[in-house]
Amino acid sequence: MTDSSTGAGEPSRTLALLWGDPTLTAPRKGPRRSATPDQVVEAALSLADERGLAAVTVRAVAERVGVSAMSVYTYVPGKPELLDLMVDRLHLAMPRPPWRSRSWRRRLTDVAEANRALLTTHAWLTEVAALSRPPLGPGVMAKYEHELAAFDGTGLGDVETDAALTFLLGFVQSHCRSAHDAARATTDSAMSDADWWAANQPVLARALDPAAYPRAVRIGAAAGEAHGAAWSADAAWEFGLARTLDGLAALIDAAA
Amino acid sequence: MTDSSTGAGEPSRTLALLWGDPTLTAPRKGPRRSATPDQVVEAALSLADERGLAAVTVRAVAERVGVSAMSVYTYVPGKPELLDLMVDRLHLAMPRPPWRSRSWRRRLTDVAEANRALLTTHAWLTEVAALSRPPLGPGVMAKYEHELAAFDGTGLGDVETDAALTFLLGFVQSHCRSAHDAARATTDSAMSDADWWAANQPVLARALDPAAYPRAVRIGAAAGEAHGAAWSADAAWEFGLARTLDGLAALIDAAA
DNA sequence: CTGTACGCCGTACACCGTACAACGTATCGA
DNA sequence: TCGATACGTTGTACGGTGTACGGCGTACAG
Repeated sequence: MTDSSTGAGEPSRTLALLWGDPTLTAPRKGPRRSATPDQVVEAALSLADERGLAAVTVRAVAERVGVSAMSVYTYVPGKPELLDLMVDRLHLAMPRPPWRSRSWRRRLTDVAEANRALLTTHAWLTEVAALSRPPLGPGVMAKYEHELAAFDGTGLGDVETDAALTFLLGFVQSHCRSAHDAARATTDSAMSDADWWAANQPVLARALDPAAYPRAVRIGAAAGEAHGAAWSADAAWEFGLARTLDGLAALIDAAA
Repeated sequence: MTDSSTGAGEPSRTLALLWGDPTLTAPRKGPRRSATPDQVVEAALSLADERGLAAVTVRAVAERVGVSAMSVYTYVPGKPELLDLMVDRLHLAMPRPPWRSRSWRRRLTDVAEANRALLTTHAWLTEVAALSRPPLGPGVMAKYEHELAAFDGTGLGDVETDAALTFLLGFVQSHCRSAHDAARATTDSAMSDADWWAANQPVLARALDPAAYPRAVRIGAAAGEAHGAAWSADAAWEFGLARTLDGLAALIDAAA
């Protein structure tokens, strides 16, 4: 539990890092720096993508950059701040194609799918708290601006637009987190879905009593059969996105 | 990273614990047990509720139970399994009032609010992966069954019902996670929302450029002003739940 | 009564984030 | 030109985590 991520001395060195404060690149006194904050963030990102968030340790990042563990702290205030920088950098790299004159539903679908692609490529993102209080960096800002623009012409007010976007992104985040968890469960248990059910069949036979849980047993089986697995990411995505957009449609159509 | 949570020797001792396998209470050979698995789970739960998930360490749980750290492992296979037991126990304690003949919308609202209450009282639940691959214990099963019953009479098929429930719970989980994150951000930074903005005003003034991010700056300010904070949990809840139910209405009305 | 299976626990290991102090280096003020 | 000084780098160390291992004593089975 690392408390007080942003100290009190000088308020939020993280913000300075995020926005590339010029005082950071100004000539300093001591010996030449052997790396840059960017390299540290890049190393951490590649580690997270290749081996998961748990592999992002200060020591591992340091080794990848080619400095000692403690030197990392001269580039980045601490680990929580490093995570913030990673998140913002990823958001900065997202594509932001101009919104053509398509329907709002098409545009919001694009928003959702872009976010799904991000959270699929970098699944560890679902493990860091990035939704409610994201780092206010250039990447997050640019993404926010771009996604808000997708609501142009919907007739929604400012407050409603913000709430609608949060709602949409909440669905994407929630879905991708589930997908990530499911993938990890089968991955690092080295046990397939079917194997698990087979191995635990004796215990489960008594537990999953159709008399006690009629709907649960029947529906659980039906869902598993329909998707070929206990949980299908694609099916859940199709369903959830359609529902989410339908829900917003009720609001947007009323506004128009 | 604790791998292989459920070993290969005897498949899933966790399931036996979840379902109170009688072989567990049968008289054993050695000395009297000085505690029970239930007491361990209870201690862990109280710890999590009082001081957060990070305070749930094996050593802390052991101390609360009154045994040594390593003795905990004679009651519970390991920490991931302990978390599973905690989750199931909480779900078992949820109220399951019979569904009267109210509208489906009213029933689903009850489902959502019951889950919100759970995730608010035990906010740490949003930090454990409990949605996609929950522990198949009696609590989770009973909750699943009860919530599925809320869909009786909607005309939805089995697969659709399961997807709809997952969708609804996904919203609740996502919302409560954001609320939890937001609360933590202001809590353990010992810095109020306003203080933070004031302290970082100089940097933010240049960063939040209305020319670069016209919508973001305007809408961010509007949302903050409307709710008296950067993010209002209650407002987001009202909005999101209405949207979620509207989205399901499009499906359910079509089925009827 | 004895063998043995089992509960309990102290110690130890590998790993984490990071505080601290020593040391070398490059710039600035004189 | 020459300290003084500020800064980068690093090794060591501390307190924390989950848990493997082995010694010890207990209580039941024969």
